[in-house]
Amino acid sequence: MGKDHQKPTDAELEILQVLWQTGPCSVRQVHDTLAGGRDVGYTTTLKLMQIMAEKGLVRRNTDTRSHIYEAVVAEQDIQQHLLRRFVDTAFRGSAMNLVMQALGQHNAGSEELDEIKALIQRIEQGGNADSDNPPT
Amino acid sequence: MGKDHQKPTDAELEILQVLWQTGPCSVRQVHDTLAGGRDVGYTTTLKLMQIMAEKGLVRRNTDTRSHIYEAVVAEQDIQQHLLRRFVDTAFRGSAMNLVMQALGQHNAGSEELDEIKALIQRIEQGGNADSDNPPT
DNA sequence: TTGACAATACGAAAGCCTTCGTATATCTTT
DNA sequence: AAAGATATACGAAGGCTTTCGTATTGTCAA
Repeated sequence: MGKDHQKPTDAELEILQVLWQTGPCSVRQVHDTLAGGRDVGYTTTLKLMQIMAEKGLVRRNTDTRSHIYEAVVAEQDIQQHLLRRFVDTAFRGSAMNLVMQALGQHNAGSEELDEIKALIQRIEQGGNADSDNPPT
Repeated sequence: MGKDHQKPTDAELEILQVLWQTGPCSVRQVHDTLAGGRDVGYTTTLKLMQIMAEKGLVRRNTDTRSHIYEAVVAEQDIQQHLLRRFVDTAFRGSAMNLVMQALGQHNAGSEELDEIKALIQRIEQGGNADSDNPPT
């Protein structure tokens, strides 16, 4: 029932990446991390994160002076959601097509290929075996 | 330099899907196809396709009264482009991660899985046939 | 020819995302 | 306590996408 998922925008996703990677942190930290690659004002990052708080994408603790933000949604959940959407719009719903292209485009190492083979085996056997979450 | 690839917007992508699927056709055809699921005015579709022509996403033949549009870019090219972008923004560049999630989320038929296995085999054996992809 | 219909061209509004400037409050250091 | 640095709040501008209304032009049949 929790219809939380809204589609984060590109800028929001960038911020979420930082929060996911480094855990809860201040606007300053997020901004400094981002400012390495981009060139954007501090208040821009601040504003975005405020909006994200309004949207419910992040939660913030306002006890301390510099508020501490943390992602509300799990990275995998967002990825699932975006992936589904992406498959629909760009691949006409064919996830398999996407997988094939992704495999072809990316030169995967043998370990990664092994992982995939293992996953395929699990799917073939158990029908739906997602018992444990394979690490990223 | 051919910097053809711009990222098509969502609406543009929908139109491209029609063009890819049915081949060159008129605005009317595209609109009727789209109007099945959406609810949008004819001139909206027209305008979008005109803009797409300006951007170089589609080409049009104006000899006949109702212009005939056709996609300039190949579906696979756009998919590649979008996929790359998507992997970067949503999966931090890890195509393998995306593949795993896509496989897990979609319950694939055995034939599809076989296809993937075949592709993996080809990759494993042939090493990297097309490895002219310099990483960024 | 004229009336009805269909197609294109074009301007402009509405909505969303991103960006920043500025005002205000709080902390720190001397 | 005062100055300077740092934080948040907030409004508003600029861009881009999507949408549509309206004008104009072309087509076909009676």
